[in-house]
Amino acid sequence: MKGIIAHLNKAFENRIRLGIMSVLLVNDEVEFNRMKELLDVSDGNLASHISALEKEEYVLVKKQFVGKKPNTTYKVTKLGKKAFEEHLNALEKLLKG
Amino acid sequence: MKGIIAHLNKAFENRIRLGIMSVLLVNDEVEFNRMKELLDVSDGNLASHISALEKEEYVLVKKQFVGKKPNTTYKVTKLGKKAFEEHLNALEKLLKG
DNA sequence: ATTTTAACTTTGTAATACAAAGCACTTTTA
DNA sequence: TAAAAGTGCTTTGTATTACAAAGTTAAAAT
Repeated sequence: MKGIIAHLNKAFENRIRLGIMSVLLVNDEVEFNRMKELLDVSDGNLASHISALEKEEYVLVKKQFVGKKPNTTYKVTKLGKKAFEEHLNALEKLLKG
Repeated sequence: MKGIIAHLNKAFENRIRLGIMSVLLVNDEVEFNRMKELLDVSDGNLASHISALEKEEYVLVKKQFVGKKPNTTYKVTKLGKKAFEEHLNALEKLLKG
């Protein structure tokens, strides 16, 4: 017997990861520091949640130099977008009874 | 600096607790076994999540006998309803950018 | 020369989630 | 009438997580 919460994706259960995905769905590319500010989390904490999403291949991490400064940006992958949308569908279905 | 996820309620982060609240928002009163079935969780696990919500005073537990059988039902409290609605508002705000 | 910025990684701790087993009691079934 | 099953937990144990804090590497700015 399949429960009504079965389609919620564990990767998006945590609110920081939920926040990351939400930001990445409406912003094509977001920098580390911008994301940190938006979510108001520590750098270590952000890095670890990003890396969890990266491991699932939901987020793509791009490292480059802008001028001489290191610069890290994040993008959602196609897979991540799909997974997140499915999660939101499941959420919606759950919430509207 | 307040983050965009700051208004999400920690009590509702877990999907089982999210499920419980969703069920209780549309069903005035729900029995233990019905809830267990709906969510497809073990009895111990359900009990522990219920007790977490009870501790926050978001859920009210009523124990009685129906005939000779023990019967436990759950109801959302006023406080729980308010808190959950605020959580959903925060979620919505987060998700629509 | 020292501090700051960037972007982590490591370490340690506390909280959580959950399965599994145990429990007290009653009712149903063989 | 003895055994099995149901109700609704509590306890125990383990594994996973979240997070803060501190450490790290390397360049940039003062």
